[in-house]
Order: sequence, then structure tokens, then C-alpha cells
Amino acid sequence: MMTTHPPHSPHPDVPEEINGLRMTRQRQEVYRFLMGERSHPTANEVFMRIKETLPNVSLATVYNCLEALVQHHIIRQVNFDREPSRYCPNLDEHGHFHDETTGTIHDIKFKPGINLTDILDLPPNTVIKDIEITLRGQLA
Amino acid sequence: MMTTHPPHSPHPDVPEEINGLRMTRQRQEVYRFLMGERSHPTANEVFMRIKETLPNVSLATVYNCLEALVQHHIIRQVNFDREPSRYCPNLDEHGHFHDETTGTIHDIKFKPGINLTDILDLPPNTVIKDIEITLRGQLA
DNA sequence: AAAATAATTAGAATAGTTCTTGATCCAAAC
DNA sequence: GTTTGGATCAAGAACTATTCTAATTATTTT
Repeated sequence: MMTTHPPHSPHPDVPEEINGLRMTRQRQEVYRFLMGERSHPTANEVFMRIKETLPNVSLATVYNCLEALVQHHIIRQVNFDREPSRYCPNLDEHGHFHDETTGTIHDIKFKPGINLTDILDLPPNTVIKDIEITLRGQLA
Repeated sequence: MMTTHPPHSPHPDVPEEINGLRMTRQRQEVYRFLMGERSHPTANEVFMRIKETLPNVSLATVYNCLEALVQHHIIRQVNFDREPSRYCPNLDEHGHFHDETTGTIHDIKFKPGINLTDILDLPPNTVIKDIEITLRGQLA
């Protein structure tokens, strides 16, 4: 049986707060859409999609939501060269492969037991806040 | 003793052609400046610097030169998130560390014997054209 | 030297993103 | 329940790095 929930929160499967970020209606829609996507959509793609259920949403709000979600470590922002930013719901440490023939992006896991900082020649006492690995090529 | 050289080529230490790219006066200045820099300058920083010796140079030309040098594998273009592109004369495979406190960028070598593709869980027969590793943090 | 090609310049155009402003919503205090 | 204050939102303007366009200049080829 379904429990009721406040009108601003039409998605019982999305909590009202994540990592200290209040999940407003718009943030919920952005979050919910991203969680079901493995295609690393751009802000504009998110915008066009959630407009279907939230016709009055603005692109600026989508940018605001994405930024809030990124800053609260709920999603990740991914950049390829100077292309539009893309957004990724996978929080595990991983890289991204950009397939030039199809234009698609695939998550790349590290082989088991690999610690990235083990292979980099870093000065001691370095505080690493973020690592980004991107590959470009073709999936034959 | 110094040998003479044509007026378009005031730098005997820069060849007239690199990797099949004709080194015009503007390209030479861009190239020469970059080779002496470890700071990964932006296009605008290159522009401001070579304007001192080539007062009529335009920013568009600097972009053209940088693009030509990149496409002929003479320099590398490096991107951090959506910040302005930076340019790097180091062609060895390496990563980049972006120090948040100073804003400076440092080349990061891999530990000896490390082959990056060995540690990534890639599908077989993948053609990799480019790998980019960027770290963000603080050099304590 | 003439013709063809490539490079350069200046400024306009583009595109993704951010900013501004005013309205609206929400939570907590009263 | 109202009020108050801060957060969020919408619409569109503004910003900025980069690319494009058109006209000029430089270089190479014929």
C-alpha cells in the first residue's frame, strides 16, 4: 500500500533530503532522470526531458539543480575537452571513454586492486580532492 | 658565428618546419614562448606575451597557431573542467595536477614501468587515441 | 612575374553557462 | 495562523572562451 506524501514531493522513491540538500520538486526530477540514465546527458538534455513533467521549469533552474547536486556529491560533472558538461550518477571512482564513432560515453572501471595514486609520481603530502580520467578513441 | 636567415624567420633556433607544419613568424613566437614555459598558459596569456614582440598579432591568430601546433602534435591542449584551455609543451605521457591554493598546474609523471591501459578495464580491441588524467587538490 | 594557395587580421557571431532581478515557496518563530 | 527570513525559481540579459567571416597580406608554385 502506498503512503501519502506532500504535494511538492510527488516521488516517494526520492527522499526529501540527500547529503544535506533539500530535494525540491525540480531537484527531484533532475535527480530521478539522471539516476535512470547511463548516457551522461548534458544540461540541455536534462532540461528537455524534465520539461515533459515540469513544463514551467527553466534551463537556469536545471543548471542550478545540477550544480547543487554536484556540490553535495550526489552526482558528478564530467567534461570532455570544451564540449558541454555532462552529468553522471555513478559515484564510484571510474574513468570515461568517449567513443568517437558513435559519440557515446562509457564508464571505465579500474582493474581490481588498483589504487590510482599508487601509479602516479606525486609529491608527498599531496591532498587529492578529485581525479578525472578521460579516454578518447573507438570501440572496435 | 651566426648564419643569416630570412626576415620572416628571426629565430635561428626554431626550425622552418616542424612535423610538416610551416613555422610562420607567428607560429614561431607562439612555439618559442610555450617551449620556455612550464606554467601551461592560456591562449590569452600567450597572446599578451607575444604581442610584446609582434605588436600586430591578433588573438584569432594565436588560436589558429595553437590549433595548428596541437594538430601537428607539437604541443598539447589541456582542459580543466570548463576553464579556458591551456597549452603544454610536454609531449610525454603525463597527467596534470591543478593546485587549488596557488592555481598553478604541475605535470605528473607515472611511476616507472606503468602502462596506463594495463590498469583500465577496457573492452578488447579498443583503439585509444588519447588519454587525459587530471587531478585537483593541494600541494601540502 | 603572375597565379594560386596559405596565413593573418579585425571584428562579428556563437554557444554554453552564469548572473540579475523579482516573484514564489518553505521553515521556523512568533 | 501569521509573520518573517532565507532559499529557490523563472525569464531573460550578460558573460566569455572560442570560432567564423571576409578582406588583406604573405608565401609558394608555375
